[in-house]
Amino acid sequence: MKISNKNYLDQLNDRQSEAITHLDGPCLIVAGAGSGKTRVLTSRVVEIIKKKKAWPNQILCVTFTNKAAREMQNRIAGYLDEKILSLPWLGTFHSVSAKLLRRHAEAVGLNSRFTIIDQEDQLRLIKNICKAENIDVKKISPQFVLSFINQWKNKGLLPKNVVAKKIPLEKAILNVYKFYQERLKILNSCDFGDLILLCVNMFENNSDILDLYLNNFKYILVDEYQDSNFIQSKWLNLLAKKHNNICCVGDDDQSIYSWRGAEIKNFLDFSKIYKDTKVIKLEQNYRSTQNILSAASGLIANNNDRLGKKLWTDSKEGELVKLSCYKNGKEEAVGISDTIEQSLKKKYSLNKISILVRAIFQTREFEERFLKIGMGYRVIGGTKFYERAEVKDSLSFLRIVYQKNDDLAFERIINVPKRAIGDSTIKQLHDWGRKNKKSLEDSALELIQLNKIKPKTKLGLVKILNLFNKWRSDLKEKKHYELMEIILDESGYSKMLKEKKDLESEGRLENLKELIRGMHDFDNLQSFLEHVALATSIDQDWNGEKINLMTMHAAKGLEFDVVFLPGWEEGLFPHQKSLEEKGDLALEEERRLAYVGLTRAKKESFISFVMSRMYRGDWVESIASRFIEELPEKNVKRNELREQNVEDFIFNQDIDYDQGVRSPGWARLQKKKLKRIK
DNA sequence: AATGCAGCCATTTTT
DNA sequence: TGGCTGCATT
Repeated sequence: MKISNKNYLDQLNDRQSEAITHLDGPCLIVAGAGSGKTRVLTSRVVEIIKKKKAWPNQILCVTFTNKAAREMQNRIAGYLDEKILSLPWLGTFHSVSAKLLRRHAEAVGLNSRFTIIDQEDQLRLIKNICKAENIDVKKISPQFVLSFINQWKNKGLLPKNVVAKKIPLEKAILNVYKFYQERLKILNSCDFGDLILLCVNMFENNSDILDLYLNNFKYILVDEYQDSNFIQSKWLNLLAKKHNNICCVGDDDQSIYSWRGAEIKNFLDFSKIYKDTKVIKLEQNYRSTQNILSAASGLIANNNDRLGKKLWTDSKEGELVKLSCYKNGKEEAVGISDTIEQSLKKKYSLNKISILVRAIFQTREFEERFLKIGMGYRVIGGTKFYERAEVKDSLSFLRIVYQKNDDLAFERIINVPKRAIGDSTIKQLHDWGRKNKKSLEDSALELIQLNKIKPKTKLGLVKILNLFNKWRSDLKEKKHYELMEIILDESGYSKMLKEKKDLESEGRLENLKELIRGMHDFDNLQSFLEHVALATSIDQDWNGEKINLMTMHAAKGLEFDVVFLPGWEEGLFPHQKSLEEKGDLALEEERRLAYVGLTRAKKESFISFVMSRMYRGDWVESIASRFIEELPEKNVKRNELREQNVEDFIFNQDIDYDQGVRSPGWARLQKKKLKRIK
């Protein structure tokens, strides 16, 4: 959608116009699903620039996802009709923070070439620490430690700020956290949480740096504010202090990331923190039909904890929301694919049809079905391109070449392909590095010098270390994508894959070609590595007629003509595990997720559930999700209840939700689990 | 050090 | 169900 230069302010409704008129001072925009939120946000930016209230580089514009950032960038450029124009400070919290940190890395004890590590690397680092500290990973799982560390970081707590409870467990975890942070510094690396946290610390401890940006950022705009966590809001508050021109957009009903530390409180308390906040509610929905909107509104009305909006629409009633019950997951996939084949295909482009699931593993059944009948599909999310083993391996070579303290990269590829460097040697390096506060590469060099490595291993090690140095000098003369080819060749990595000669290895080689192709889009190694670290997924190809498969989380911000919502069963949706962890709070979040899913649909939506589902190799009997009963009856059409008595079986069971009893099958699964633990 | 097998565990969502 | 870890063998 491109709106021409002249009338970008036209066609705005009164509320939207108000949001664009009121540029100065704090402003909170409560924007319901499909109410033109992005439109308003981007128009605001254009207004600021057109009215010469600030230069493009004086506007800070933060989003939650890369996708959203890109979208905004494109729209703004479109409105201004200047393709060259870009906002240097438009990006995700993480990318903007990374940019700030690289400029002032020394202020936080890093070198500006620092590596940004992902969750996998985080976990490896924690595992290494546990090993070194003789922590029994069966008692304290690294996963568990990681979740603590990330939560602490979301709350802005470095080890010294954590007040450990008396529970020994928490003390032990805190201890790991301390080592973890220490080690990160030595590795010249930081994790996602650090990007924000270190930025805040930098501002707090260096008023000169803060002043620089306080003066520069005249206007601040924030998208999806309901998803921000404590430290992110602190980050914003610091930067907004001087000009006080901060505008946050969000929707409390679409807050679905509390498990990642998002605090809806930030959004609800905005007016308390900023005096004289202008609050604007966008309640007209431009996306969905009357029926879909009413169904979604009826559902979300079951939540207590909300600001309360009344979404309305001018559009037609449209089709009823269709509800189906299937025998099992396979039947569900067949039923849905049949529906698409028999009727929807004629009316809609496959690109505009989407299947939204609660958990990513649910896509499998659909993939199998679509492969069988030869229907095109794409999975959005799931294992991402940059997370594939071969891609991560290749990137690790680049990382260690670029930043020699990157132990995690070092460890990943030091023995790939095999170079006679086994576990015991790596342990030797670790121990040395830990004792002397050195990186693995430096440790290796020192140990070789001291002749403490076995001859055969030494041979392999020296060879690869020399290669590292050779590649480092190559980097000075050659393009980064040329270097990648050289590395894959000289390291023997390509050869290793070629010799395997199976279908999988062929695919891997293809992926590496794709990787090199992708590298051409970047000016240098630094910007490529930054992209890889923060973007994680390569741009989806939206070419070709394909059905979209993704989780409801991944669908936030998207819209489709037709949306299928399978798997509405107790235990799966709402998900048992989330309810176990947080009870009613989680239930409300699950309900918001349902709301997000349903409001993605413009024209038609199909909800379904099954009577039994294959889960972890077991058949579990299920009952319909409580959310189904919460849908207003007048907006729903029940069809295809394929077996007799299904209705009685599914709907009329007396369930005491408070007791935690859900689907009988899921309860049994739970029992089985408990038995095994005993 | 490399390979192969058996048993174990988990699966919600992601910048 | 399948991916991963740890252990035993070569």
